[in-house]
Amino acid sequence: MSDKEIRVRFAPSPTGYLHIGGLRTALYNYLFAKNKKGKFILRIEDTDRNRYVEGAVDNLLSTLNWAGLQADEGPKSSGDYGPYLQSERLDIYNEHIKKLIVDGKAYYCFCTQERLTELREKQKKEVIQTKYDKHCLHLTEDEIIQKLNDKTPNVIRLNIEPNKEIFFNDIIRGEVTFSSDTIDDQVLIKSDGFPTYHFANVVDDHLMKITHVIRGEEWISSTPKHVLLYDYFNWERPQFAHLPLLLNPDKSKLSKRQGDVAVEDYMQKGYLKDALINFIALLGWNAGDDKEYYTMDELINAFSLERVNKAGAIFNLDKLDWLNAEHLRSTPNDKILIMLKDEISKSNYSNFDCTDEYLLLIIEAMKERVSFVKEYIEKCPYFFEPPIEYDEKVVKKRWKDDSQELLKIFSSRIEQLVNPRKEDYERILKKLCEEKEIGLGRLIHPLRLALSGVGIGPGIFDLIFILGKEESLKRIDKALDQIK
RNA sequence: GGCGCGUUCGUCUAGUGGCUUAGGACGCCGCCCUCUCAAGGCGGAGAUCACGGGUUCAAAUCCCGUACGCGCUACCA
Repeated sequence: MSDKEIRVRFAPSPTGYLHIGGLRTALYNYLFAKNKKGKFILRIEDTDRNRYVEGAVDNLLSTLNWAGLQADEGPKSSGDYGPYLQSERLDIYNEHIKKLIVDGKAYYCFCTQERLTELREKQKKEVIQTKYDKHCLHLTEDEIIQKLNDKTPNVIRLNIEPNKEIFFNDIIRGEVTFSSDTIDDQVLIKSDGFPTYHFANVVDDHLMKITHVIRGEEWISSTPKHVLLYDYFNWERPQFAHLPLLLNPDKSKLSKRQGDVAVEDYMQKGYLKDALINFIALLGWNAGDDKEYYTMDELINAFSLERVNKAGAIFNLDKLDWLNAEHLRSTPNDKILIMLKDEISKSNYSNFDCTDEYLLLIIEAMKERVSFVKEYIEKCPYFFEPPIEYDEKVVKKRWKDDSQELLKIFSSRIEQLVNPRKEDYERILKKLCEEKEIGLGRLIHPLRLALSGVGIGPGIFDLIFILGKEESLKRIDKALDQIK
C-alpha cells in the first residue's frame, strides 16, 4: 500500500434518520481518512425502492453536518467520481454486469418467487443449508434468449464455484476464511433492474477508488461475495475493517425498541455534538492510554484502525452525560450564551427580557453545576422568576427564630448601597454576622431561601449580585411575609 | 440448523508471555474542601481475566476443545 491517496466511504441507506451506530461507522471512517490526509466520501445506497423515504437524504446530510462529519465528496458536494446516489448509477451497473455474464461469472435466473420459496422450505425440512440450487445456470443460450425476448421476469446471480476456500484479511480481526460451499449465488441485479447492495457496493467502491472499506460487523458474512466479485473483475481488493456492533443492554444489536437510536434524539435531548462524538469514538476504540476527553482534532490525531476492539459495546448513557458536562464546561461562555438564548426561547420563559450580561453572569455562576444547557434554566429558575414557594425541608432546617430579624437588618443595610458590587454584599453580610456574633451560615441560608426558594445553588454573593439590589430587596420582603 | 465473529470490574476499557497482589474512566459509597449544591482532591467497594485442557521455568496474554452471546443465512441494506 504505497503512497496512494486514502479514500474511504460512509454508505448509508436513506431510511429516514441516522442511526447512532451509523454515526459511529461514519466517524471511524472520517477519523481514519483525516488521520491519513485522505478523503471521506458519502455515498447513498438507495437501491431498495421499497424503502425509499422522502427527505431522508437531506436529513442524513444535515445530521452528519451537525456532527461535524462533512464529506469531501458526496451527493451535495463536488467530486470526480459521482454520481454519489446509487439510484443514478444504474447504467454503470448494467454495463458491468454484462462483463460478468460474458465471463460466466454471473447468470440469468428466471425462477419464480414460488419455486424459490418451495426450494427453501424443502431445504429447511431436510435441515440442510438454504441456498439457490443453480437451476438456471444450466439453461442453454437459446433458452435464455427466448425467455429474455418473452420478457420473463429475471434476476442476475453471482456464480459461485463450489469447493473453494475464500479468505480475506480484516484489519481488525485478521484473516477470515469461508468455504465457497456455504455461500449462496447471491442476486446481483434484481428483477426491477436495480442492483443489490452486494453488487453496487463493489462496483462503486472500485470506481470511486475506495482504498479501505470500514463498515459494521454485520457485513462480515457477505464479504466473501464481495471479495469474489473483485476477483472476477480482476480488480484490486480494498482493505477491509469490520467494526464491532453497538449493543442494547441485553447485548442484542442496538435497536429502536430499547431506547433512542436516532442521532436526532440525542440532539434534541441537548447533547453537545463534541460530547456525542467523544463518547461514541470511545465505544470500541481507545488510544491505549488513560485519556477520556477528546476534541475532534485530538481524535483525528490519535485514531487508528488497529486499536479498534473486536467485541461489541453496550451503548450505556452514564458516561455520555459526564462527557457532556465536561465538554459544556470547556465551552466558551459566549457560545453557551447563544445556546442558552435558544433554549430560553423554547422554554416557559420565552418572553423573559434581559441583557446578555445578565445571562453571562448566570452562565459563569452555574457552570460547575450543570451538565446540559437547558439546566441553566431548569436548575435555577429563580434567575428567571421569583420563587413561587419555599422548599419545605429547607425552611424547617434553615429558618430560625432570628432569621426574620437578621434579614430585615440586612435588607435595610443593602438598601443604602449605590450600584453595589459583589464584595459590598459580602462586606455587609460579614459585618452583620460579626455584630451578632453568629456564623455566616446563620444568615446565608435564610437569605438563599428568600432569594431562590431552595437550599441549593451558586455562591450566595453571586446569587444576590446577579439578581441585583432591587430584585433582592423585593424577594426578601416577600419571604419575610410568607415564611413563618 | 449452517457459517462467521466475539467473551477482562455493573458499563466503556488498559493489558500483545515475567513490570500485575489485573491499571484507568463512568456510575456507586465514604472523607476532605465549604454558605448550600456542584466542581475539585483523597480513599473504598467492585473482575476466581467465560469454562476445561495443553505449551512454557512463567499465560488474561500462545494452542486446542467446550459453553455462552451476537451477526449473517432475502430480488433489505
